[in-house]
Amino acid sequence: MSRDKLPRPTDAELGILRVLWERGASTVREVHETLQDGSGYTTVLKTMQIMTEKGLVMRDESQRAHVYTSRVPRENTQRQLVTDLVDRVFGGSPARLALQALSTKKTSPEELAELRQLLESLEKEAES
Amino acid sequence: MSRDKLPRPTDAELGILRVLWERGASTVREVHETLQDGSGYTTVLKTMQIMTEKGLVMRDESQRAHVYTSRVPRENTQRQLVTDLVDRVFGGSPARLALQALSTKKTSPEELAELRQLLESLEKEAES
DNA sequence: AGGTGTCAACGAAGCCTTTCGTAGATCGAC
DNA sequence: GTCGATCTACGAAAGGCTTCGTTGACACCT
Repeated sequence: MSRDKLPRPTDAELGILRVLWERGASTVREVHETLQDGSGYTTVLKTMQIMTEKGLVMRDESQRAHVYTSRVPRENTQRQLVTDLVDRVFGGSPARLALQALSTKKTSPEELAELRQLLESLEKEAES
Repeated sequence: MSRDKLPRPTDAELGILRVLWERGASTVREVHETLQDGSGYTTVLKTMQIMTEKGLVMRDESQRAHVYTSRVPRENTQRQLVTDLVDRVFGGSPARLALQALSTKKTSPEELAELRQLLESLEKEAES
């Protein structure tokens, strides 16, 4: 059961995961208030219940207001979605995606430095 | 009507778009044969009909076997999906996505060179 | 104890995607 | 012209996502 591969989170699920990643363990009320989209309380509740069934989140029922925690680390989900997009749209080439991403918007000097660092380590690897 | 923003293509639609980008104008039969997923002929047909209604593809009905062409350039769709993912999962930072993408898989020397070139032009820009 | 507010649970509805069976049109071969 | 193959069109079904109304449980306050 726990070996099942997790499904790609839907849009609404991703919104909720982002809140849980940001705030840590939270109640439905807290998530609902943080999400400033127009969705109603019961909608968020229902979605989080479904996410529990799917194994995307964990629920602590010891309090009256159940406390939810993400079971999928942010990094994993990011990796999953990126490789998914790479396969489906960029012919399996992560570099193509990177090029596309970088040419769309502005990037801070700090991030540029990080990129340079990664790029150079990749280049060093390629020489071997 | 033609000014409407195009919706995000679904998974099945993306598969078909990839074939059209690759082969150029194609009939349903050709698309169906190129796609080596298990989907049936009528399934592909129906999806392409829906895509026509949505404005994702164009149809030339002058032949008995209608000829379909993509109306959305590959680049546009890639850009759309990338900015979408950046906003929904990477807090609006394209560089974060790029870093994630590059650290997942191998990248060819040619692509590395391209990346370096882009990176350097971005760095030059940042100095101004 | 009674009233008020908060919460989870349930179920249903609406919509979209994906799938395919069937029917009708068209073409080429015989 | 008829037969068989190919193609589009139509409609419907199944499943998933998202939404929310309603209900019943529980807790706190007076």
